[in-house]
Amino acid sequence: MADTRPVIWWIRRDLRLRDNPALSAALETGAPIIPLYIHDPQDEGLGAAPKFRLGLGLERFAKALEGRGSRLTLRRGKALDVLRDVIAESGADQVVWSRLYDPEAIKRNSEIKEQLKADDITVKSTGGRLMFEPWTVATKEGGMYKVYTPFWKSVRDRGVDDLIDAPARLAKPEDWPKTDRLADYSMGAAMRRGADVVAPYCRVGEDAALEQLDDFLDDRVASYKTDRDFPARAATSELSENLAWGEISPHRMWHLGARAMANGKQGAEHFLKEVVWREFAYHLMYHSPQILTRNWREEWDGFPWQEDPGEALLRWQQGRTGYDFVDAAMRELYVTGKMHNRARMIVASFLTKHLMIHWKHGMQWFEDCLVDWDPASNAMGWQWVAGSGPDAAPFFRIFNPDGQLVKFDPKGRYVRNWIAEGQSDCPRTALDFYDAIPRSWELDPDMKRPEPVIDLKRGRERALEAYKDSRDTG
DNA sequence: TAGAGGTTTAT
DNA sequence: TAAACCTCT
Repeated sequence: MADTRPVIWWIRRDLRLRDNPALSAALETGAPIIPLYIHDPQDEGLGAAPKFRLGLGLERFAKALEGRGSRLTLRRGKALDVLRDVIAESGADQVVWSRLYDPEAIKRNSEIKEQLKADDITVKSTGGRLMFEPWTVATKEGGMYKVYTPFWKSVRDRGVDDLIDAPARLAKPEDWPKTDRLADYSMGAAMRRGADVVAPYCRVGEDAALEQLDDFLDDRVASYKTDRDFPARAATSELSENLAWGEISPHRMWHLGARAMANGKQGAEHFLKEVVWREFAYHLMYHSPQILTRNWREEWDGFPWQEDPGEALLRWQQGRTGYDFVDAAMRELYVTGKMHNRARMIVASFLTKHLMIHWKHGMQWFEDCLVDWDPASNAMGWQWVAGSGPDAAPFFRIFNPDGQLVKFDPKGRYVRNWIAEGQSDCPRTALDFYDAIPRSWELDPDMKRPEPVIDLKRGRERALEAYKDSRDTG
C-alpha cells in the first residue's frame, strides 16, 4: 500500500527531537519514519575526539528515539549506497535530511539528491542547523559579509524560526531495517588518551543540553559579559559540544536568550552575539570555502612560517611551552576535549605568532582534540587569530600569555586546575592530564616545570619583523 | 576580543 | 606615584 511506505529521516549532525525541521518534514508526510544514521567515509575520517563524541551522542540519541516508540538504524558505507539499500529493504519512497554546509557535504548532498530523484524518490532537505541560511544574508551591494559587526547588525532584528516541540511519538514501520551495533564502529578507538578520561567531562544529549541552557539563562548569564573572559569562572553556557552535534538548536538559544534579555538579564545580548559568531563562521565557509584550507587573505601566502614545526609544535600540543596560560589550556583541551574561549585565542596566538607555526597545524590539532569540533568555527577562529582571515585582528595584536594571566586568571586558579607540577596537593583535573598522556610523549618524570620554549619578547619581535618583511617583499 | 611604551592626570 | 590615557605597530 503506497500510503504506508516509510520516509527515511537521514540524521547527521542533528541529534535532537526538538526544533528539527527535517523531523517535522518527516512527520508531515504521515508515513512511518525510519531514523537512519550512516557511518560514511566522511564521518569515519573525523578527528579522534569528535568521532568519540559523536559516538556518545548517537548512543544517547538512540535511547531518546526508543522513548518515542522509534529506533535508530545504524549503517556503514557510502551514503548513496546505504540510502539505496535501506530504500530497497524498507520500501521507503521519501528521504529527508537537514543541511550541512561544508563544501564536501554540499557536493555530496546535491549528488545524492539528484540520484535519488532519478530513482523516483522524493527528497527534501531542510534548514535547522543555522538560524540564518547563508544565502539569505547579504550586504546592500549583494555580497557576503566579511566583518562581524555589520553581519550582526543585519541579522539581529530578523525573525528566527519558532521553536518546535518534540513529537510524542514517531510512527514506526512494520519492519525495521537491519541495523549495525554502535559498539562495532569503535568510535573511541583513536583516542590515545583514552575515552574514559574525556567522557566524564562531556555533557551528552538533548535533555542535558536544555537543562544546561536553562541553568545558564537563569543564573550565570547575568554576569556573562564580564565573567566570560575568566576561564576559572564557570561563566559560559558550555553548550558548544551540544551545538556542534545538533543536540540543541541555535534557535532555542536565540529565543530563550531573547526572553532573558527582555527580562532584564544583563549579558543576554552578549550571549546572543556569541551564538551569531557561529552563524558568521558558517556564512564565511559557505561563501568562501577556501577558508578551510588556504589563507583567506592571499597576502599571507608569503609569510615565512617555520618550515619544520616539529619540536615546538609538539611542546605546544603537550602543554609544555613553559607558559602557564598556554600549558594549562592545552592540557585542558587534552583532558576534557574542550577549551575555554579566551584560552583558545591565547594558545592560537602563541602558536602562530610567538612560535610562527602555520595556523593549519593548530587547526588540525584542535580538529583531533575537540569534542565540540565544528569545521566552520575552527577554521574561522584560527584564521582570525593568525591574522590571515576575514575580520582579522591586525597581525600586531599579539597576546602576551603572561599579561593575559594577570588580567584573566589573577589568582592562578585556572593554572592550578591544569598544571600539576610544583603543587603538592593539586586538583583532580591536573592529575587527569598525567593519567591521560600517551607513553610516547615522554614528559619529565620529576614533574619539573618546563623551560620556556621561546622568550616572549623575542618571539613577539621576530613575528612582527617577519610580517613586515613579508609585506615589504611580497 | 592587544601590547608596548610613552605622556598626562588624579590623588 | 600610580592609574588613566594616547599612539603606534
